[in-house]
Amino acid sequence: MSSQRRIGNAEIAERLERAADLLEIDGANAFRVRAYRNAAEVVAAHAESFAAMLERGADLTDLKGIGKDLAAGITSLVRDGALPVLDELSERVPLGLLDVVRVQGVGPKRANTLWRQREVTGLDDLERVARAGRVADLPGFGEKTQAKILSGIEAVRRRDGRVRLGDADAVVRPLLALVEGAPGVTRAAVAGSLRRGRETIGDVDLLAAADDPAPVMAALRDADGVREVLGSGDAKTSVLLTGGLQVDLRVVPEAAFGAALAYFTGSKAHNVALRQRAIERGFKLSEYGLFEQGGEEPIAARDERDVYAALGLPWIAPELREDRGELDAADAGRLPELLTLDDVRGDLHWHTTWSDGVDDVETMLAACAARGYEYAAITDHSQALRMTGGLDAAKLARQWEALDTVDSERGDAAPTLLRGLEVDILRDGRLDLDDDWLERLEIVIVSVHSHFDLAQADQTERIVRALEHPSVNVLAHPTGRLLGRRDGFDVDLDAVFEAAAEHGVAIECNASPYRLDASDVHLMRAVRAGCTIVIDSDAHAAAGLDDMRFGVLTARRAWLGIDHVLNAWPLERVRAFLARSGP
DNA sequence: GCCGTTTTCGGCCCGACTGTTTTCAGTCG
Repeated sequence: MSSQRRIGNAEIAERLERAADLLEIDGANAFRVRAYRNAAEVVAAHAESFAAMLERGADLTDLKGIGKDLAAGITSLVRDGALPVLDELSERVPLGLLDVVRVQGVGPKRANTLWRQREVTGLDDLERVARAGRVADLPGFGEKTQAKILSGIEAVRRRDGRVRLGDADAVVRPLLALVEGAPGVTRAAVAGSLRRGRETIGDVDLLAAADDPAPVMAALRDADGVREVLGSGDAKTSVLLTGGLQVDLRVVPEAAFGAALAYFTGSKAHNVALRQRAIERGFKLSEYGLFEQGGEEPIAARDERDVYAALGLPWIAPELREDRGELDAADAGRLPELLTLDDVRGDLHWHTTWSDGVDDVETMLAACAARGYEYAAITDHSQALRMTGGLDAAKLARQWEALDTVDSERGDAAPTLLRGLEVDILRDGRLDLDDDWLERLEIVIVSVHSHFDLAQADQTERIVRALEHPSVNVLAHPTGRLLGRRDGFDVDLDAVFEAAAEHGVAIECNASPYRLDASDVHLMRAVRAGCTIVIDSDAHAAAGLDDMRFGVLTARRAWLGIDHVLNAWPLERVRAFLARSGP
């Protein structure tokens, strides 16, 4: 293996996206821009890493959306770390304009005008020029636009972009209830990326069915927590909440609810593909329904299922709607049977007061029982994590004595308690517990909590070495990322997944909304490498067990079903896996 | 820049809202 660092798909996609932004600001052909954006999505969503594909000599142009030029660009990015078109653009177009187009009301065209006519090269320039009143007199601008830009600059500076799935979910529940309860509303739903279960949400999309949109729109405009009304008409209202989250509400007639729900659930790429399919069949698809060309009355509109059916497809679960092959799979009758929350039989990673949890074992077990679990694993931290009160051998022995008492008092009550530990992977790949204890534990989770900044080759070697230990069962949060706070450490995940598959180690989908690690795309890669997946709440309190649903959403986005997921199996099969007695 | 059961040119998804405009461009999703 080459010692050079391998660039990840996410990073390739980010560069392509940046190239698209700069091309657009530069005034390039719109379809060329789209080609770059499209390619970025293809790369980000692709299960195998492009670095690995090139190593095995794959032809990138086999992928739809990647032609000769983009294949050459990506190859250069992987081999030399440089995307020539991006380097060339970066010399010509000020990079600060990438921030300027994030301001509400400023797109590429206006950014270009600001740049050419006012020498704006970043947010600070823009603010200065706008404050001096020299934006309003530009062609196509005006007083209102200038004021909007000034407040938009503040918003960009304040807002760090996307909101975690769990946070958006918490905010939207009361708003949905409000919309559902508004006068004349017959149906309401969450749409957009929140419905698709994406790990972070850019803004919240709500949909309501009502004959008279006015009262619903008013209800949202007047809702608690609304800081600013960005726009409001008969079909759509957009508001900004305190905290910076934008909420868009669409109101449609009941008869068009399904078409609108499909449309506003997206993803954009899925919609484009769906609309393309409609065109091929002589139809036109919009948020108002599926129409014959020139037709007035929709063929299908009331329910999502009707729209898909009229296009010759079964209903596609929202989590799959990312244009990652779901239309082809649906067309061929090969959509996956997706995992559901009800399929989850146990939670194999949670903490107690023995380390950094806030609830004791009995409370956690009762909470697991309340969720109908068959089995559950106590997995406190090992000693290396001093601040968590992690367990060394002596403390583990004391814990087991306590667990003996717990077990004898519980008898055969569900869930069955498995004794485990979340053992730190030390800097050199050794484990933070002696072999005697590792052998006795029923489940050994290993994870990285230190030395995040190792070079990729060292980090990879360290983790692979840990997976080679014969007692290890699960690799927890394999990239160590914290959404919105910390990128994952630099590791060759393909090598890690390969080792995990070889040694019978499951890859965790950590369901905490702060982590969601492995991510949907990484889970796809792990499964492709032959890994078993385990979805864990990593709860540090009883209520945290409910995070399991975010993990299930993520797993569904990775097309996973019961057979892929360890903790959707009966206990005996789980025990066989943990014994590493065979594939 | 990509793509092709109309295949090497000429297309490339659709609509709402706003503000600047007298009929529409730009932005957004």
